[in-house]
Amino acid sequence: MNERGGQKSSTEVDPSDPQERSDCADTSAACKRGRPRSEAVKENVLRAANELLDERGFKAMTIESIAERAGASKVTLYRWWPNKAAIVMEAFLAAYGAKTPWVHTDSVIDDLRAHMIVFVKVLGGRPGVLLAGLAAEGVLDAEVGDAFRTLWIVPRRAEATKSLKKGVASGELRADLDVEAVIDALYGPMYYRLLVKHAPLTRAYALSLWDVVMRGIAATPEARERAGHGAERTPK
Amino acid sequence: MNERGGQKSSTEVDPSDPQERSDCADTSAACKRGRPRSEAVKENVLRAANELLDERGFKAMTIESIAERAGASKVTLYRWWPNKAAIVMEAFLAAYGAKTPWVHTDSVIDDLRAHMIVFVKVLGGRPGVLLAGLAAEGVLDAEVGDAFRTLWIVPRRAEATKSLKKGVASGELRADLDVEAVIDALYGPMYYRLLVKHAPLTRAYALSLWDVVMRGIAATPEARERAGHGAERTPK
Amino acid sequence: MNERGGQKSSTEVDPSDPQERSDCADTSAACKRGRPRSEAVKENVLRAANELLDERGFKAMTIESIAERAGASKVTLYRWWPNKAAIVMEAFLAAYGAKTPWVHTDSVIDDLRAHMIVFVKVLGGRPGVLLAGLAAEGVLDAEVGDAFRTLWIVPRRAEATKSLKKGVASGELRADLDVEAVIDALYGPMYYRLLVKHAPLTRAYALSLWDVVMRGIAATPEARERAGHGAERTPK
Amino acid sequence: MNERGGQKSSTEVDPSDPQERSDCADTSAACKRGRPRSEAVKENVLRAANELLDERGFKAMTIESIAERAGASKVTLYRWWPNKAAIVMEAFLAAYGAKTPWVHTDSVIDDLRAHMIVFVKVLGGRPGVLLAGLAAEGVLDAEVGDAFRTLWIVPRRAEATKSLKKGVASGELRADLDVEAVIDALYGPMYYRLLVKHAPLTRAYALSLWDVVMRGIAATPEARERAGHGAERTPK
DNA sequence: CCTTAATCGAGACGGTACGTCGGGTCTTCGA
DNA sequence: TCGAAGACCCGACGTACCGTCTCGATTAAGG
Repeated sequence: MNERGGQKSSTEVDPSDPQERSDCADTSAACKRGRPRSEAVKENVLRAANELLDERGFKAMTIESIAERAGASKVTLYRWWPNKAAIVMEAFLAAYGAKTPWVHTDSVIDDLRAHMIVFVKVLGGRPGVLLAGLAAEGVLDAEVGDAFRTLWIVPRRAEATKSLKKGVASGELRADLDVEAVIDALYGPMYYRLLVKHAPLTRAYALSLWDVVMRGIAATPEARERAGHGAERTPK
Repeated sequence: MNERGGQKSSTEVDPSDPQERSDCADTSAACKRGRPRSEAVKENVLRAANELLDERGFKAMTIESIAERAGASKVTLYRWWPNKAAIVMEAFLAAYGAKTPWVHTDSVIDDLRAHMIVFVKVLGGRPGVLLAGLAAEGVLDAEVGDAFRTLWIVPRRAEATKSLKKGVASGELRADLDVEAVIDALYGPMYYRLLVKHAPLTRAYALSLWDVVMRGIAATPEARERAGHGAERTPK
Repeated sequence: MNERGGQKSSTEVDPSDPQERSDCADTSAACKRGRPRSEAVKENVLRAANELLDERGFKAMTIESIAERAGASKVTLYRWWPNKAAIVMEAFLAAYGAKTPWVHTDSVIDDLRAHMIVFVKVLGGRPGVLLAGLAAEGVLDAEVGDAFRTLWIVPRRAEATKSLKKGVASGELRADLDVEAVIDALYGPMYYRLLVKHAPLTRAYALSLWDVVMRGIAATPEARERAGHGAERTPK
Repeated sequence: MNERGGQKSSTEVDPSDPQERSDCADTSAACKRGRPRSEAVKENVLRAANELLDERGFKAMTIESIAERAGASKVTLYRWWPNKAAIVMEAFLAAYGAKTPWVHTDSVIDDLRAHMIVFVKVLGGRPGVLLAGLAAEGVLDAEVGDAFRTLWIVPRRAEATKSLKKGVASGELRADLDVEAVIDALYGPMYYRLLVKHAPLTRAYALSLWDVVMRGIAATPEARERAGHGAERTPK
């Protein structure tokens, strides 16, 4: 996300360093007339947002407070982000965007299981809190909802689709799967607990879900049988 | 916020207490002091809230506008409801609290199927819009979340639990079910689409979910087989 | 506003009539059936008003707080007093209505001196605080102003007029006096300090005023001379 | 209340500081950060306040209505003035701050007479109405009272003190004057009528007061005599 | 005794204004 | 150019009192 990271970190080491302007001495072409955009601002904003998110939560955190904490002006925030959800989204993706990978072995059923375990762990931690705020805000504000789907939901579903189709192709899964519905059957209950908070997001929960769904979509009795014992195979 | 609000809303929205006005008959004389609460106000407020919900949506609707539309004062609203979500909740329950019934035949699998069909239809309509707002607000505001779970989520899950346990007892469903997880597997994906809005809530979707889950939890191959054809049995 | 307010206050001006209950014995038609007014309520209200006046001051004291403190309902207060100033007025008159008497010796100049001394002492104490609140409220609210003038200002000025006219008649004071202006010259500066609070209301202040005015209005050089030493004659 | 308000109003209403905008010329660079205060807003607010004062009077005029009339936001008002009295005070001083000048001829007694005539005319007109509201509010609210004394009462009394001391020095007035009390004897009765409204503020009234007081403070019989005829010398 | 009428408490109610918060926008200066 | 400071309008917040309006309960005089 930040292509100037190297030059950045030298600044960041000492945040109290006042002569940020010596940039132009070493880099030359990039340094045009006028004050260059400060990357430090972005970092300060994201850092401030993260802090406030933890201190006050999504709703109580305001653009105003972020700006103050970051030592930035509100105008600057509005220049780079359309609303507070966008800031949180960026902070979230920067920190956790790569935390829910798919592994691709020769058993799709196992891959799904591994993913579920990772995913429930992510949702159960701090990223889950941010995600819940973003999802909720996305319900109340269409623009935020679009961003949330585009940047978070869709990419992950695409991976899942790929995996499930591979499983169908390999005969591991039933041929008549409603792929979309199956993805929803896997992810849906996780978000349900994340948002409604009627019960905790545990590893056991993820495995129970995986168990039920695998029994329902595995093509062969053997695969079904394997799934049926999944919850017990790996103690929490 | 308003200490009476919580107690109030939980009392007033409870659909199982039809004779709310007869408080004073059984309780002591002290309860009849002062001017009694005007029922007309309550009705006006709920009607106004419903109108504004449709006109502007959950987020854009304000306490102020409800009061104005209802011809009531803000203080009166704050006297009876702790926040706007509580008003919406009460309006919602009054209108749709009994719209997702459970039928209890001798086949639990069929009962679940019937419920899923009814439920997806409710979520796909106006009640779904209100529910989404309430759920989202519940994520952002703990007090609202409590009310949402207590008044909406829990009662429905209790019914589902009863049904599933009956199925287990009758041998129709597998004996080693994780009942809570199965309920989540059924409801979760519905709320997931309701809130994330990545795809529509159709009858076919409900049946696909039911199909997957039933295959995973039915005890006998025959039952599993029945489920496997469920989606096709009833054209949309 | 409240047509009974006027009638009320005229009654209340005379605090020395405790047996209001015996109305029906002498009067006839006016005394109807029904529950008689509770004197206890009146006492509670006046006591509560006095307490709150001391605790919070005139502005911060509200009808609501008086009612609560008195254990009375707001309606009861509004039934008997048109506004909070009327309550304070009644409480004030009951406590201090007779605290600024005129003595009538054979020297009007001495009488004025004695009155000034008494008056400045009253204004400088708790009654002064109440009086200031009443006067200020009377400026901002015409109805209160009327009551203040009628019940407090006018009676005292009438006494003063009587005294001054006597002085003129006896030849002690100049014959061409503008009596009204002289009364204003005596009372005015006292209220000025009471309201503007730029300096304290001391006995010395009262004597200084008396000194200046007496020199200006005494008929004979001897009288003038007597006044000229008045401030010193009685050490503070 | 608003810590800037106090400092502000005392700065801005000082009529002896015409070049308020050139602050930054002499002070440091730090003062010019941010958008400068809009003078137009100030003007609009004061104009609106004046209009509403005439239309509704001091008590019925609200901050809200001023803001609306001025096309300003309430926050902006609260930023610059601590309360409505401060706004009225500023509006008042802007319009009438210089309307009660002191002339200094070689006769202090004549100067006082001239001032009394001017002053009673001011009090009897629109400025008197505003002054009454400010004074009354100052009684009920200590902060307002402070401002009223500091910005209005004290400066005028300082002039009067100067004049009286000159008269004493020149031998025109008695040497043993209690200067403060004499000032109170002159101003007090005017404010008394202004606030209590028991009689009108006429030129004749001012002259009567002047007459009485001058007789009391003039040093020589001749001066006393002059004063004694003052009321007749200048027909109203 | 038993109306009948007034008073009292409690407290709901519509209203107006309060003083504050945050959202976006804009204006100026300095880098 | 960009960015910080901060003024500005706007809309809503939740609260405080106002003055009015039911209620049930209480209290006497008069029938």
